[in-house]
Amino acid sequence: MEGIDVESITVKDLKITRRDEGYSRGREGYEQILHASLNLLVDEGYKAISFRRIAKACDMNVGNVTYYFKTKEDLIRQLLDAIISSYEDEFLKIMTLTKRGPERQLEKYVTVIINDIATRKTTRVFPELWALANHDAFIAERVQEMYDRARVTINKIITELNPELSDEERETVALFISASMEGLTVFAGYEKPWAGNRAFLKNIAILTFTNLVKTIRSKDIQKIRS
Amino acid sequence: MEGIDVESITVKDLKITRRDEGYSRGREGYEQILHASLNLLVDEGYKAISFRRIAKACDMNVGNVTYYFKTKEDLIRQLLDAIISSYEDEFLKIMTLTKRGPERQLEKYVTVIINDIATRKTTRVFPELWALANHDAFIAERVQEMYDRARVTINKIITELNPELSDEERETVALFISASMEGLTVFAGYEKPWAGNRAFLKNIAILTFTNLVKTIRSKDIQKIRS
DNA sequence: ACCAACTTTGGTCAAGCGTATAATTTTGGT
DNA sequence: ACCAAAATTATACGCTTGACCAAAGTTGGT
Repeated sequence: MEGIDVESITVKDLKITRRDEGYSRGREGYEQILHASLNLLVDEGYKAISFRRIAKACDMNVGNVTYYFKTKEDLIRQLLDAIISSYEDEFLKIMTLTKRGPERQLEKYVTVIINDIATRKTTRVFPELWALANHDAFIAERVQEMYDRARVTINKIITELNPELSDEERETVALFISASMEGLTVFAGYEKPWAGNRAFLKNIAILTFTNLVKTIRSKDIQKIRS
Repeated sequence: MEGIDVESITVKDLKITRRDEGYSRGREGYEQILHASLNLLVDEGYKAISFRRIAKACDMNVGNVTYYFKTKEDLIRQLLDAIISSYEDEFLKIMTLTKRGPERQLEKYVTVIINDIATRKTTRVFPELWALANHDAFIAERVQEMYDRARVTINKIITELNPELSDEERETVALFISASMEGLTVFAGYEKPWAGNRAFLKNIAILTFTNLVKTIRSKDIQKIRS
């Protein structure tokens, strides 16, 4: 069963990059805080994140949390950046290790995303990201960057399957596919009502997107509707 | 130009149903509070909603706000219920007034949703709904109910275009279509990076979903992938 | 005009919030 | 073992929050 390598993959929780200076204990505390913050975000949502609750979860003092993160904005941004980075990393790793022709790669893309939105972390974190991005330009930019990177793979696949599309047309098709998959999070994510239909949804997605990418023409995209 | 009736429609902000008892002044205050809350939600996000900020926006005393809404949970739930009800109302109105064959109705559905996610209100409110639904069972149920109702129309269209599908298969296809459209909110909503490509996305969506609904067979959905 | 029901005021309360700071303890290279 | 740098503690400040309540004002049917 070849699906195993894909089926079993889950995204690493956080990608933390910093801390050249300091002792190793400092690194531990720093990471402990970010992980506790992630847990709060996943378990109870953004509003549950406070210095005091983080400190309690880490069994440390409030002041120690502010020693690592001077302001709450600082903490939130570093947290979300670490979350997003981990998605970028894991996604890049998964999508590059296979070379089986564009159509199989599209199948794999759909499979990876469907499996990922099924996780508790992704189901809980992404809506928070979307909501926060609406009111924080910094986060909005970081989220956009993540999706830009995620679409690189889709764009390559489309180029191979349908070379005649212009850059803008191809990128719009890629966005449509990506947005469709993201939309499933709310309905078929972790403990969501349609979670039991993910296998069906995967089949529908693969069929739909394969067909879309292979058959769409520029005139279909450009058409002006009366 | 037949599109006008669709193009110009925006969803009414709130559907408020209550207040048989009391004076008319009370009704005013009640509605004033909900509208102020909605504005805060849209402008600054969920975290900006507090009794004091609402009171200030309504030019009334804090205690007066808690006179109408005993707890914040009470306020939030009534607010979101009023928001969701307005979407249900407007959507039902729009989708029932046309009888032009299933394919044209599918086009219209896509057009309505694309126009709706372009609004500031929808772009801002829906991610908040999705995030809140993750941590509040009451809201989750209400959101689900809204989408259940929205899919009734899609299900009818699919039944006409593709009668051979089973109930579950048809409903899963309807969900896929609905989820895809919702996903576009994050990318092509109000002031989002792909807002300028909504016309393209609309064409892609119409083409894709029409093709999907007309050509998909039970075996495609049921297929077990190796 | 009355008056009970409804609405509004203005204040209090404890709890939690982000932030700051001085004192203390721990770390790890020398 | 020393000691400067790093990490941690304990505490405090000012502010906002949800909630509660008694008193005063307003409404509108009788």
